[in-house]
Amino acid sequence: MTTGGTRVLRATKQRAAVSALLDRLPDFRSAQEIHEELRRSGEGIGLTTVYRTLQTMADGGEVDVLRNAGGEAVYRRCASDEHHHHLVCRRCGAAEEIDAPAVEEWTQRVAREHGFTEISHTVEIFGVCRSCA
Amino acid sequence: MTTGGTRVLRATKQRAAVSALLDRLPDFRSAQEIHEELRRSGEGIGLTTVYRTLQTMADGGEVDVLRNAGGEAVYRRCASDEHHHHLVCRRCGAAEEIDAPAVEEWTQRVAREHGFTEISHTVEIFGVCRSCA
DNA sequence: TCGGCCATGATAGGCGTTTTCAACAAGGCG
DNA sequence: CGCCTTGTTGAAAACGCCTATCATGGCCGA
Repeated sequence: MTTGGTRVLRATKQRAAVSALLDRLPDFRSAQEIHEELRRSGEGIGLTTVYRTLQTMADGGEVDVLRNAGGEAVYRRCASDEHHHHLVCRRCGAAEEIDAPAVEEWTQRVAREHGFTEISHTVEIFGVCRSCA
Repeated sequence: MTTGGTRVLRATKQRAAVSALLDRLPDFRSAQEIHEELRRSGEGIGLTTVYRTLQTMADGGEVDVLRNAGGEAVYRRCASDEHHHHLVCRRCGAAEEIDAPAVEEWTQRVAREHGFTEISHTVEIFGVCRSCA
């Protein structure tokens, strides 16, 4: 049988650079912005690798992904490992993590009442943050 | 000064066809699916026009738009003119309209508490409907 | 140190969507 | 009713985000 264990990820300069940048950024950013930022600061990294790394991190729950108004995927490292939602600035991407147990229960209940299973949900709040206003 | 009034839309066979199809469809569908469906039923209509028509309708609030897991825009004519949310089947796109005054209040309060203005939000529940399960 | 094997990244491709622009048709007017 | 203006159409091309390809390179266990 196959081990099925967690795939071993090799430690590379590129992954470290993406991870370090994410630690520094408080905002949701697109793969392209992250790539650009890394190149600007002198990191030798390809766009493909940025996409791949972010996707791997997202799959592993290390970063949160959501889609901006244009349908583009944006990424952010969140402090909380728990399930949570975001209050996101439409201008700068700054985000606050939001806990809403009541909303969680509500989604479960509504879905069950309608006979839906395998439930997931998206709850994001967008606005303009104090410093952008 | 310019009138700035609502732009007059010309009544065309194509727009009527899209509108009529939307009235018949209970599910969220992509522009491409809608185009395919119209062609199948013999309507002479171009993909460009379908995209344009759906976008115009969406801008005018005549149809609801959301993005499926792949980031693709899907459209649906909703019964309610009021603000509402959706419980959407991941498999077939079937959707129920959901009213949640408590969630509305919650989003407003959370955003205000964090100093955010011009608030909007997305709240959608996804699952697998009874007939797809 | 050596070698297997995963990671990298330039390039090309896929896919949804928008733009372009010439031909067309809705609808006001004479 | 037919002309004329002007919005509409749609095939084709462009666009933007993202993924697949594959030869090269570097991590890491032996």
